[in-house]
Amino acid sequence: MELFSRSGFHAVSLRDIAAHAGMTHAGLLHHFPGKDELLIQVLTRREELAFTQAYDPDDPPALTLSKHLDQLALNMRTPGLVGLFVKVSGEASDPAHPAHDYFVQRYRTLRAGTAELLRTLFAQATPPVEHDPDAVAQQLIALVDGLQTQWLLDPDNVDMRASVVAYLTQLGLDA
Amino acid sequence: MELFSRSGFHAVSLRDIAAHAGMTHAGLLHHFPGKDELLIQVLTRREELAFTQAYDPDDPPALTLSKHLDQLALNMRTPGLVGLFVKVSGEASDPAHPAHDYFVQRYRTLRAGTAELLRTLFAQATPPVEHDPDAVAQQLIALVDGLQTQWLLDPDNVDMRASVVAYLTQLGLDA
DNA sequence: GTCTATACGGGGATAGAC
DNA sequence: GTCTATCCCCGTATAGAC
Repeated sequence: MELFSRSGFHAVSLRDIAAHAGMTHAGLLHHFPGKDELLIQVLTRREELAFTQAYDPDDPPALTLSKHLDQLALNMRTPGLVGLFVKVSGEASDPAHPAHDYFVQRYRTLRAGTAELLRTLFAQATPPVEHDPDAVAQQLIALVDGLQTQWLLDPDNVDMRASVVAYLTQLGLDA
Repeated sequence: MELFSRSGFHAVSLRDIAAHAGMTHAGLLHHFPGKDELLIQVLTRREELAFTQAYDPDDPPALTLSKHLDQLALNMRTPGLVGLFVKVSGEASDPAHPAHDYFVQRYRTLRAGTAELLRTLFAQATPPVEHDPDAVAQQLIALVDGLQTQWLLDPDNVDMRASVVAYLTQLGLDA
């Protein structure tokens, strides 16, 4: 995770990673079938960590939203990892890519969870928001992903949190 | 362009490309200093083509907007190329990447042009739209980029054009 | 100016010894 | 479970033919 985050996927060799773990690259490949699979496991692990830290089913919906916004700010500490997700989710669009199924599933789950959260928030807002939670969920996730791309390239000219809050306000939610 | 679009940047070798052009890889490298630079020139070329086809300074702003929406639909014919842009814009977040400056400049130009278009459209709308054109431009571009990521992974569950139109309608523009 | 031939270092992956 | 040795392909650089 450390090396991929710092330098990206292709810039790091299995020999680098193995050396940091005190092995040769062949030894590393005993534990992982290939570099791609190693990457997927790193990404999966990372997302599980972030999720279990941020999500608590006992939280009220408004707090969950606020925690997700904080997570956005936190991500800005690790541009390497953010870039890795952006890059790999692009690569993974190829159905033959080893991470393809993982990412397809990831976005479906993400959309469903976000839509569920929005449904509650829309109903609780005063006045209630009339938009379709599923459509907004897709837009919201797209907005965050796209902002990350722009922010990675030009950090000083992009304020991800502010832009997302503006979008939510525009919908009629106070974030 | 064809090969990069089909398989992505790293999956294609200079030897592949050269073979398709009826040369050896060394011959190819006579015309391009390296693989990275070849990629940049392909991307630049592609964007110039799309731009000069779609943009006419004599068009009224509403037509320009509509043409851009059509371009979105057109992009859905070449998922490889869309994926390439997504992928490379992620890679290029590294300041050492050969396409870094190109992409930073691309997004600045894109934001400025979009903001300008939105400024006019906002003023002409009935009633006039009160949002900040610069902020909306950033959101709009992010939305399109993010939708592309989701669409690449799961084409059947993402309608890029509809989502963008919904966003514009939300703002108070009829697209 | 255009290209081929060739070589170098490094990458991911595999086979088999310990 | 980890190693060494090896394989083949990659991007790149150079020398030289036409």
